[in-house]
Amino acid sequence: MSCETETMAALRASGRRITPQRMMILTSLRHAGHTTAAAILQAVQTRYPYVDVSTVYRTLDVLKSMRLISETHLGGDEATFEWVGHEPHHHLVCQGCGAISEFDHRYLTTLVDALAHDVGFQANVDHLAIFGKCSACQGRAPTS
Amino acid sequence: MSCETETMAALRASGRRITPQRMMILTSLRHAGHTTAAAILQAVQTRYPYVDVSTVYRTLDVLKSMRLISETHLGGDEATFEWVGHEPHHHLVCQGCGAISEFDHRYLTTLVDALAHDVGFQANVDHLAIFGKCSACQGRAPTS
DNA sequence: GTTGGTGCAAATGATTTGCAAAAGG
DNA sequence: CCTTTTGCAAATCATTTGCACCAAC
Repeated sequence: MSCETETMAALRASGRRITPQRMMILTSLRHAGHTTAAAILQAVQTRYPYVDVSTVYRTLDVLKSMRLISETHLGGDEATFEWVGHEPHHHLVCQGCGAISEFDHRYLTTLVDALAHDVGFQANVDHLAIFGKCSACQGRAPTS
Repeated sequence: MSCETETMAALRASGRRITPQRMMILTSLRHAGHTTAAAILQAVQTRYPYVDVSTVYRTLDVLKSMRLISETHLGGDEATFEWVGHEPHHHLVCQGCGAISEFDHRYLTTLVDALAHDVGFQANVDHLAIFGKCSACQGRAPTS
């Protein structure tokens, strides 16, 4: 609940308005680990059937521009969104079974530092997706 | 020219056929660093106006399944394709100016090894895209 | 000749947008 | 009230697919 309050304050501070739709989308985002626009729509429609996809996308845009959520394309056609927690973490996408696991940000510090030092690039790895094979799928045939 | 010959042999070996369209798409891919389906279409249509987008996509699928090219989604809506060279390399996408630069694979070995060792995940980083800000854009305002 | 490949046109599916009505502050 | 937000419907835009014809081998 406290985070919802914070978000409301942030919304109002940037001249935006607090609407029930936004609250529901917000709650849906906080509740799910990573979601898609369609899933959010469905979740919200459970209690308020009139919300439209466009509202979901527009709200996601707002939250994105406020850096409260992150958007990632995990290979498929639909984007996945996730509430930005305090500890950034990243995704491992298995190309064999489609499973999505997470790994800690500390795995990337070496890379990020090296890029900053050598190339002067400030990597924004809020959410990195790395594709490959999980331990269970490594024996199997590739993309056959 | 030698690579084209190799590719032709590989095509034939997998029971596929060599067509002028495929040759032109192939040449276009070898010529450009990283391209999009639309760019390939346009390039090929310069000399053979009848090719269709669907042919381009179908050929890209074939080449992808033969692991001769890689497909990456660099944030935008259209995918970028690239001929798979001997030395894998990766992309830095600047969220400020949209510039795309490359960085060497060796920056990732630490990460890949750590993931394999700790999580048992076999990372397939043929082509990784990392977003952030290039040195020129770091002073500027974020996503305003 | 077979079989795989092509062009065309139409379908798909996620995301976006124009607009008038409704609601927030 | 004034401005932002919403729902609806229609528009985009990349990518995919069905199908009849054509071309490799």
